[in-house]
Amino acid sequence: MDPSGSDHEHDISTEISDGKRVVSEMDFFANNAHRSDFSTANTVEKESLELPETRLQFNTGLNLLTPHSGAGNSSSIVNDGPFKCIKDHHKRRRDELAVLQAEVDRIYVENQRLRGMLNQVNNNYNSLHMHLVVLLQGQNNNLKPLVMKTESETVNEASEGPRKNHGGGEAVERQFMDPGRSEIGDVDDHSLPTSEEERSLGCCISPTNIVESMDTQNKSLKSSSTVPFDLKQIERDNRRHGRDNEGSKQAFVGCLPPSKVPKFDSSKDVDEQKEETMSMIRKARVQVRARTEASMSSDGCQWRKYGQKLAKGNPCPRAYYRCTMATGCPVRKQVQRCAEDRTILMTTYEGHHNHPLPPAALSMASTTAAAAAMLLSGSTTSSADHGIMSSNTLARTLFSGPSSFATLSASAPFPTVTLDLTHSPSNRPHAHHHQLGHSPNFHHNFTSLSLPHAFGQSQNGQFKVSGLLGSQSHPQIDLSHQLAPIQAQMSPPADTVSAAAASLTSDPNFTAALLAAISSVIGNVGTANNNCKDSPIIRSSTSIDNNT
DNA sequence: CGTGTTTGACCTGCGC
DNA sequence: GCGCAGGTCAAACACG
Repeated sequence: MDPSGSDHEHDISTEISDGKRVVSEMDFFANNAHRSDFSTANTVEKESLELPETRLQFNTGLNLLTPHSGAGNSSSIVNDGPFKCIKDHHKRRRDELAVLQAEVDRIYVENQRLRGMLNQVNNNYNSLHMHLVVLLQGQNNNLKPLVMKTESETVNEASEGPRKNHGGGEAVERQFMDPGRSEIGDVDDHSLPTSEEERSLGCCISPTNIVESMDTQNKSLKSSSTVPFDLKQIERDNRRHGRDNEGSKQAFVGCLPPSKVPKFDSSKDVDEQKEETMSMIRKARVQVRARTEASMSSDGCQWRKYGQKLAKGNPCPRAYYRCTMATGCPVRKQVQRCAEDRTILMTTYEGHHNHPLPPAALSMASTTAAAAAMLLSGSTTSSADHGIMSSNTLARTLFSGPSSFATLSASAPFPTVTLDLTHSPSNRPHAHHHQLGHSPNFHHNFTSLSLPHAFGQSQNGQFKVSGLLGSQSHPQIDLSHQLAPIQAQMSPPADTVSAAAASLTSDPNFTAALLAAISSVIGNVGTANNNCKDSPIIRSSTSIDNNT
């Protein structure tokens, strides 16, 4: 054996090339040999690199080869795989984003296109509406002499309305001649009324119709033994009021004093409940508060003063008036100035007329029962849409006024609608009355409300809209917020109120109640807008308070 | 003279 | 039962 270890080692090292010496290379000088004879090592490595199996074992010690990877590209797979995955993922995301972006762009374009269409439709509608308003104004101007007609002539016209008027008279006839048709439940929910239909519909759901249709039930009830009120009292009062015909009796039933009005009782049958409701409805009142210098507002009816009293708590006397347009008409009204603000005239209407009315007074007359019916039932068969639609124009007119405040109250003793039409003196359009030939002393706000639309007066945009809605079972609901959009969109004034009204409240019955009541109270305004021949029936009162 | 208003008396309901 | 307040009546009055 070679005594020199180096030799031995060398020998061993020389055996590397044979495959058996590799181990000996790792001996003492192994590192040096690697460092000093890098070429040798490289050679060895080169040789080993030429062997795929050896290389695999050497390079990684990890089995990174996938079954799908060939030996030739195994290196690239091991080094670039994760990055490419991320890259692909990002690319996919980019593609998706691009698709989404394209979709958004497409939707945006579509939206713009639809918006344009909507604007066009709105513009068309507005132009058509303005055209209609212009036409109506033109007709109003042609018919202005009607303003100077007498009340009796007006009544005659109302009576002949179906032949002479454009629907308003028809509505009158319907209301008074065919109550059976006009039950609110008969109204077709799905038909959108045209202008004529709108009036008729308004008439159909009018309280007078409710009352008269239920008067039929009164007759049958009277013939039965279940009459829930004191017939003796009725007879006595009947004699007292000089009413002797059946119609008067019917009418008088509605004038039962509060104590005779039956209370609601769940144990009573439906007919009785209806009867009781009717009594309440007929007894319902409408109070109109208006800032006026006249002693009495002109409402289209003829009144005779039958008494005057000093009511407690108010230094201003209360005057009592009775409708004299027909014998035995049960309608009364009280006129009194507000104690707090004597410029405010409070007019309270009660009962319903038993005779045809001039259009100017038609809606006013029907207010009482309408309001009460809405208030008391809260579940009338008329839909909210009816109220809104039938009151559409009327509500527009009301809400376009400088200030309006409507309150429905079913508090005892009578359901009462209080319509506050007072507004600041600075907004009072005095000139309108002179222009129309009215008495200079007549400053009823009905006319100020009606004039801008009916006669094309410009509006200054200083509108305030507010409203309260409530009843016995429903606390007052402040509609100010809901009505605010109306105020904001008053130009043009016509199209916004109905839309806003449609979204007034989640309780459609009360929306309808409000609109019906308001429209009834100022129905002459709405009639003026809708029916040109009937429109200008606005005249000064025949009764001037000497105290003022 | 007819129509509408005034006004004191009367009736009625309600609260005490 | 009494008093009060709201509502109504009807005679007297005013007016055109």
